[in-house]
Amino acid sequence: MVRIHELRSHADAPVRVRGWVTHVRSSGKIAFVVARDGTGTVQSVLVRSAVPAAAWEAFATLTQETAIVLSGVVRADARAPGGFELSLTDLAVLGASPVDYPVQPKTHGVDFLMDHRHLWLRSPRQAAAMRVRSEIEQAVHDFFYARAFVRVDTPILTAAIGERSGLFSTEYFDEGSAYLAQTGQLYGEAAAAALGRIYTFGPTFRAEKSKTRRHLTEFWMIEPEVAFNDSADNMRLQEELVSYLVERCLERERASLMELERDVARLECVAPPFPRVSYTDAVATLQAKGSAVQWGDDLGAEDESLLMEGYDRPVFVYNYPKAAKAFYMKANPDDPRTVLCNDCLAPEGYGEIIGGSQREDDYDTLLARIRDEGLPLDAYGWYLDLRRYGTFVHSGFGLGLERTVAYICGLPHVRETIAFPRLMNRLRP
RNA sequence: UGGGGCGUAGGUCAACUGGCAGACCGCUCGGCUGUUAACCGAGAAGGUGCAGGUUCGAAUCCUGCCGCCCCAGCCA
Repeated sequence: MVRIHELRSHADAPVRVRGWVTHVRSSGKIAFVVARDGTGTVQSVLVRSAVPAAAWEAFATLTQETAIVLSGVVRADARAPGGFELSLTDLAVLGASPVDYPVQPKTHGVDFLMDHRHLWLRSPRQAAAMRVRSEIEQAVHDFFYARAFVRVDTPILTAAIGERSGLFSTEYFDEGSAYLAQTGQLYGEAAAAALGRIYTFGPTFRAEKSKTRRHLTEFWMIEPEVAFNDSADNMRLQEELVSYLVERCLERERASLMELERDVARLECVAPPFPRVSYTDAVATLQAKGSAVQWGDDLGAEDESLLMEGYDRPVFVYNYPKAAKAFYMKANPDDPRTVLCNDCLAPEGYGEIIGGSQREDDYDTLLARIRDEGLPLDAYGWYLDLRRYGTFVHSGFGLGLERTVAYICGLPHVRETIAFPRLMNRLRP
């Protein structure tokens, strides 16, 4: 038994392949079966006079997505897609597929496809996106492993803590409400004090009613936290990571990127250093370009796109106004109106793929910030402890996996970057 | 939540100014020894999101509801 991507090394040898039918064509006494096994697709040629009668009869029953086993000889043939095909000596049905398979190799609407997501995944483009996602995930682990980071898994069920945006809640025994985590960062900071350099890799949840191409209610985030890194170190780590992820996909998933019709030239130029633009300079640039943005406003999607004009690689926008950012970000000693943080904006309209910052490490300053924001002090006691016992400069960031996959794949919407996306109006399949 | 758009056959879309609701894909049968989302011939089946209203007559106009898409806000 051979998998399709290995066929090339079995030229002129007899093999057996299992997979699913994608197309069938017949010209009377010669017939073609195109099948997929997850590693690739292969065309098989069935000549009536050269196969058992049972195989020819089995061909007549084949429909899209029938599971089959093909027996034949691998032949190089210029007429075959991919240059290789299978001259069949036998064919058998493993699992029949009724003729009403819904996802045809034709144009369908988004809603129809999402209703059939469990079947849509079998389509070449969807499978290619899943392969790229998997490669990115593996590359994340390899990147951090090579740098002696420790992976830490932070809780998914939490008490109210972290950012203020929408939370999913559930009853939790006698403890009142529990919330699905929307970040592991605060726990990551505790772990960084224990282990030095850590990262988290897990699902996060936002109950916001966001209906855009960049939002899911359940998404995966990679959150490194590094002891003794300042904001500049933090950005260097980010550009190394993003560049590595792009490089790995170009190196090992180029075929999938081609399937997705990604313009790889837009990826090949991604390398450190990424341009760095301060928030204050960004506002000035935007105003010069005609934006109505005022110093102190957060940058909207339109502003981000305007700012990214002319850049071929991701860009850092750093040191945003304190009021626009979270309480835990460290005040900028050179400009107290701002905090030491950065967003990493991807080109081509993909927007923010990373948000990061240096964390406030001064106990009194952090306490004051928690009070200023009106946050419940008792919930943050343990977090403040990190500043009481051996406080340390540290920084980290959150990389949005789906946004990164969308950017690298060139997909129009993050819903195609995860097998079963969760959106406001999409809980099944 | 706000702004814009759209709901017609299993799918993708047509239908003029309100006047007999159609095409293609798919499906069934037949043909073809090199097809590439095959081609050729024949055939069957099937629809105006829901509820009202206007009208001799509504897919088309009006009101309400439901659903979806895009953009914005929030953020990864």
